[in-house]
Amino acid sequence: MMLKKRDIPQHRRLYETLRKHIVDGVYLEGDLLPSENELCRLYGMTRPTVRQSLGNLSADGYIRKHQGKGSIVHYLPREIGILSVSGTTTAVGDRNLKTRIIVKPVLMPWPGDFMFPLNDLEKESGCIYMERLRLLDGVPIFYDITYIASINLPRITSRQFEDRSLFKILREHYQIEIKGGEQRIKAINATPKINRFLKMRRGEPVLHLERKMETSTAGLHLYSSIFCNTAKYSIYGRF
Amino acid sequence: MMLKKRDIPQHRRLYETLRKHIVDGVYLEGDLLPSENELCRLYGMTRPTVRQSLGNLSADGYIRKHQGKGSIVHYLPREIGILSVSGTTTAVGDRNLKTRIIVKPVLMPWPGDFMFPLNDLEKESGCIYMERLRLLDGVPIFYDITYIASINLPRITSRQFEDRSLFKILREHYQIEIKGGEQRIKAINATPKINRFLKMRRGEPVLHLERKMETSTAGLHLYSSIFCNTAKYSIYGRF
DNA sequence: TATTTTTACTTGTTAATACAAGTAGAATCG
DNA sequence: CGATTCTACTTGTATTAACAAGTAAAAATA
Repeated sequence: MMLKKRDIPQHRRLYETLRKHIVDGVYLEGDLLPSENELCRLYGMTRPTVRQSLGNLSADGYIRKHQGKGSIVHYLPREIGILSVSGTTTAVGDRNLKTRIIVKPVLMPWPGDFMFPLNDLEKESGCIYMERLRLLDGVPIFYDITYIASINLPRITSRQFEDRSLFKILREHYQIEIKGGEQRIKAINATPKINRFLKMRRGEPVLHLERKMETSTAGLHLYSSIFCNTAKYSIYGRF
Repeated sequence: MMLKKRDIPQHRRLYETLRKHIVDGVYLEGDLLPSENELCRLYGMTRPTVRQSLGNLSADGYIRKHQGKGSIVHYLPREIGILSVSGTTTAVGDRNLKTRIIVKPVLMPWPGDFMFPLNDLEKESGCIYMERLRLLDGVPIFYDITYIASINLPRITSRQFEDRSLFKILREHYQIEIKGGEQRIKAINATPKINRFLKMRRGEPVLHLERKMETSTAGLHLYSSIFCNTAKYSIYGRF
């Protein structure tokens, strides 16, 4: 049997369709999704396929399933949801979020005492370094230092990062998707350098995140050290 | 066909078995798990059932699947993994973690300006309030204020909470499981009260988490406000 | 009328089957 | 010997089938 649209699996397409309907408000929070059998009829697939879509939606927090009742829409991270899954830009929307480049992407050796252990390939390749400042409604909120292993990323140091997400560039130009990762979170006192960028007073508390992100390209990781002014906004997450 | 062990699904039992083997070190990080067909033979189930177990392990970060290669063990949160999925006790192990009750569970009305919106049933029911202090290797790390709606939890205020996790009590005595939740994270300056409990100096930064947890019982939520001394340990999480 | 039972849904579990697609090493060919 | 092709694995996708278990409202009963 042939596939309908350039080899994107059916369960994936249904997932994207339903997810889009949820974030666009076609289905509101608390709404009951069409039943599995109804979705089968609507989209012309069998129940295991539909169930895979719904299972993924459930795992990603978009719906809650209840045996005997149905699948209920459970989408809430709309308030000030930042840093939940992949990039910061996607979560808060491009509306109020501006990015200012402090240090343009530059190829350099890895720092001596790096926050995560590196594999041999990463060590050899050298690292692409950049610093960015994210402003929410004109107020600096994130000061972001990013490290990427320089593996198969031609011309990346010459690309424009203004007004676009790093994740978008990786996806569109290099077909690289963020698949997950790990992070360490702690509260620290702002250093003078952080104070300058985040416009905070001396001694004010700052949230510090150290993240390692895995991509669809095996062995390629993104690392970032993020300093966050949480005086006005909180970091929001689901688990 | 009969079920083998008190109605726990096969895919769930295989999940628990493999998960235990991974955290116990039977399979080490980087190891290749037995192939799906091999697991079918070993545990006497069919491939869709085995695949459901592996899919859940993958979603929970214990393995990574690679088409054409196999399932590779990817368990790392062993360093100081706290607050990753459900409870704090499970993640770090009961070894070094001691719990001290500051305020024993007591029934009281909800605070006036609560950190999360409450539904009508929760408002009516009143709230069970408790304060705990968690010590890691004798050093106070978490100061934890917990709120639970008083819905179908007989005798909970008279239970012993020393040396056991709240989650364990809910699971064993009330068959309530934590299924997920949301949280807000920010960095604050320690208040005198927090300083006293966490033994910190004035002006030191503290991590503040506000969490809402969903349970297997519809409408029953756990809320907690956690203050964390991250000077020595970081909060670790996967996404 | 109030309670209980039935019924018609819903999702959950499991099986048996088939083929597609990616991987890695063995076998073959130049 | 080196590069290519083949082959035997692996996981990914999808169908069809059947029954279990939970839910809620309709129907029957007291």
